[in-house]
Amino acid sequence: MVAQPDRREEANAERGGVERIRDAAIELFGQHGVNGTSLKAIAERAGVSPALIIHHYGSKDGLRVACDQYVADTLLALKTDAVRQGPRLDPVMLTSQIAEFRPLMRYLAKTLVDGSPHVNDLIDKMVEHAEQYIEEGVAAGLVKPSANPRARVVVLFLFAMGSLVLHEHFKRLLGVDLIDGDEPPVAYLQAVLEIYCEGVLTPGTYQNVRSYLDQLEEQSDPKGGSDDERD
Amino acid sequence: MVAQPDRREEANAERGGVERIRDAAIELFGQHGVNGTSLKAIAERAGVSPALIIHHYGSKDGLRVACDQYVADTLLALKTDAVRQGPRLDPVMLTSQIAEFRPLMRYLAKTLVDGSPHVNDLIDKMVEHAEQYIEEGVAAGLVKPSANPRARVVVLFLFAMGSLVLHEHFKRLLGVDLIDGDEPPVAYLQAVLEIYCEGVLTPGTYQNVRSYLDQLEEQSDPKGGSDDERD
DNA sequence: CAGTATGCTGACTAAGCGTTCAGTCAGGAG
DNA sequence: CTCCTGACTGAACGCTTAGTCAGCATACTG
Repeated sequence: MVAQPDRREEANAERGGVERIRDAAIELFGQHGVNGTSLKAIAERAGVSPALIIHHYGSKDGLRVACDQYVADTLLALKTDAVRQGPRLDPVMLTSQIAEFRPLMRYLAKTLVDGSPHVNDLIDKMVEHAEQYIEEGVAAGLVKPSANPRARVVVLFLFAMGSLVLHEHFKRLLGVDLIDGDEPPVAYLQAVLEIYCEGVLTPGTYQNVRSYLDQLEEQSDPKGGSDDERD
Repeated sequence: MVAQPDRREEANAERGGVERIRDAAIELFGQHGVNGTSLKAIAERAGVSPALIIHHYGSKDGLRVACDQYVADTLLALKTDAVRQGPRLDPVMLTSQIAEFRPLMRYLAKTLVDGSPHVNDLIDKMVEHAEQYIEEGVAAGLVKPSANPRARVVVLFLFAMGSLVLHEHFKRLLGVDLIDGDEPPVAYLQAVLEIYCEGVLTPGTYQNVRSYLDQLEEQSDPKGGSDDERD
């Protein structure tokens, strides 16, 4: 019913109602999306009244912005720490291993799709980190150089984020859980490693598709109805 | 204001109100998500009354299911056709090139995240197709063999789908538009091609990460796939 | 022509939403 | 003690939502 007056026993875990509300929101937003979560549900999970949420955050959108900001700040700090630890195959996977940050990853995965300015900033900064990080890898001889480093970093990074966003499908199709799994998603990691190390296409195919792409680049003409006439 | 009695003049473009409603729904669902779209908005776009939607589809969820079904059927038929046309780097990109199917791709990208049974079936079938398709590629010497073909196909396919889902970020970070672009997303395709042909990591790194992965696999059950068995 | 089904609508309802507000309560300051 | 402040609540508000219903208009059928 009402918030228990004796909240000191849980005070060590989460202090004020403000943060408890934010944590509840992150969890529910990450599960059902912002639009699919009502203030009432958040209030119930946080053990407060809906009015208190407005009291603290002004509006539902204010709460969402606060969540964005918090998630962005926290993950960015975590990422900065992770960089110091040394080379890693896929930083995203690393962070998802840490149970404490799973709600944040779920929130990020949901928010990535409907776009928030703060999360976009977070993504931009993460890509920037990755760019620098990969560059160091190239210099150290761990990573092959690329004809277009920026594009490759963006693709690699968004591949990883896309995997996170589609983690439910990985669970269904491959039986690995990229966010909630208690053990590392071995099958996923092995496949990614194989792709990133050995490649997928044979040299012959490379020439084939490469020439097609060069042809595309040449006719960078937006006009021309080449809808289905060219295969 | 009211629906014009003379609807024969538009009948060739879109016939009945039933399909006009479905098309409007697919477009709006794809833009703002199912939860973020009201029946009123769909009705307005279709030029009908909200009551008619209920009349035809029973409920909002009924409409959503009908949209799922339609998108799944249409894209599956398209994909089956595409397979006949011959080898392709990334079938998803092909379909997104065709302007007529862009709303369907947008719908798919949105629905992929919040999960619908019909769309899941669609994905499963697409993966099945891809598995077979890649296998033929291996037999023809176009694609390198894999230690775990199933896992590699799932990863490759979901990488492509993830790119579609995160197309807004590709637009922001790389300036290429995977869904709405009038010209092929050259930078994206080149980067993907480079990754899939040449790989990313150097052989030395491969040994390094590989041993780490083997170590991971030892910790869990070395029985075939990586099932979730213990927390 | 009457009868009847069907596409379709405006007016309506109940429920749920985010938000407002008056006011309670605990605790610190004077 | 009184006064004030800030966390907090229950009840209400205005609005939007999905969904209902009686009935109109048109089109086919006999």
